[in-house]
Amino acid sequence: MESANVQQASTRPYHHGDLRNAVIEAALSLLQEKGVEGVTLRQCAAQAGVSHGAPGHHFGDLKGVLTAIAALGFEGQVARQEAAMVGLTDPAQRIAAIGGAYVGFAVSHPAHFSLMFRRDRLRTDDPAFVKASNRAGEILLEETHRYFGDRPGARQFRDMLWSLVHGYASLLISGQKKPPDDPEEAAFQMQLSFLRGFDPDSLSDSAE
Amino acid sequence: MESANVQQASTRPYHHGDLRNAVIEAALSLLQEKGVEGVTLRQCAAQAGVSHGAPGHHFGDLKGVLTAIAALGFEGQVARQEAAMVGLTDPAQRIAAIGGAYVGFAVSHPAHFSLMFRRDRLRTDDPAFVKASNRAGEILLEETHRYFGDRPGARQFRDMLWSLVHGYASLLISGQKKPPDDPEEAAFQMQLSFLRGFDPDSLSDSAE
DNA sequence: GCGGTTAACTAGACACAGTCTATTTTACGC
DNA sequence: GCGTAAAATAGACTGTGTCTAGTTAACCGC
Repeated sequence: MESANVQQASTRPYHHGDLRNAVIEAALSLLQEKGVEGVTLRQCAAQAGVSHGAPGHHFGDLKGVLTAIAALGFEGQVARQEAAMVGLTDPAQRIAAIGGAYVGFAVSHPAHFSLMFRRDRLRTDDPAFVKASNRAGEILLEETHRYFGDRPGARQFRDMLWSLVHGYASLLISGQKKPPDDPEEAAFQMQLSFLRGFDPDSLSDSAE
Repeated sequence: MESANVQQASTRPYHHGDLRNAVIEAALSLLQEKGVEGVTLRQCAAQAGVSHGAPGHHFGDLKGVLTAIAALGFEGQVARQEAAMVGLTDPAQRIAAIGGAYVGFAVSHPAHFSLMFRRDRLRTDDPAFVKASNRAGEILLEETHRYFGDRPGARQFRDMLWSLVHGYASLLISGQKKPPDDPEEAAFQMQLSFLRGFDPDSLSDSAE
């Protein structure tokens, strides 16, 4: 009964070979199954078939692992946003698509999305994390300029769009608001409503 | 040296008398000092001067403690919102004041605010929690009706206002957006901009 | 191919966490 | 005063992050 696992002792090599990625995959799977609290160094190690201390050598500590998968989260979100914009030329539609993808990602990967903004669990000065996280903010800013032009208040306008969609995603995930049938579509429509109803000139002269 | 603490053994009564509140106070202080992860049953017990198991008898487990202080958070937020509206009669100003207070609370009690939406750490079906959390959503809805009337889309309009301000607060707290000098005032102005620029009729016929 | 250097990994220990249990102390109603 | 129930204690158990010393193997210059 104790040798049921073929990988045990005899065949398992001392060096894993690609432990870094194995730990990341384990962490992602744990994150999805059990939430952020379920991601532990020891569980990652067990799932990768190594000793409990091994992951520490690649990531320093738990924060290192969480930061790595948080950065992957931003990359996945960006990819989803770019995919959602394919074929759309109307600036308003493109912004709405970004918003839809933002919420779509959040709702389909709630634990991952939450982690990305959990400052206390991340090493927020990690270069890879900073890069991925900045890129996420830039996309929307680019599209805002395309829609809004370069007038003063563009950044503030971006922040409103961003806040709107981030807040919507957060409220859905935290259970504060009951989710509609198609959250991505709902977010898309919400962003469109905002763009349609909002007068950009009401903003131009107000302060940052 | 070991009897430096006067409260030790001799004078400290076996029964605390008001342990429930003492634990809550300890939890609040730990929350503010060290964040959510710093709130532990054992630390609360130590700060209240009781044995490590005592808090469990009043709250069941850690989730019980966190849920209790999360409910207090909602109450504090509501109180702040009501205070911010005092003397304001213009519906738009009142809504903007709520938004300002929402962000003001979040920025001055970031850990507390975050906890209030941390589903995994709370017992979200706790009656006191549900009541406090619902009340927070109602205030804005009431003021939305005052401003917006009873036309269809009022709820959706409320959700936009709520998302906007919740997202803004969340992005500030998570460090995703650098905070302005006066976040409360900035949020107030943002809500005003939204109300000034947004055409409610662009919403009336769209689906929930 | 061979030896030395270095990275990868193991295994054990430690402190601290939550939670469960049996036990002791105290308050309160009768 | 007595008995019951509530409040608090103390200890044990598991699981966690992290540190350490030691083991294994891969790689590189020769």
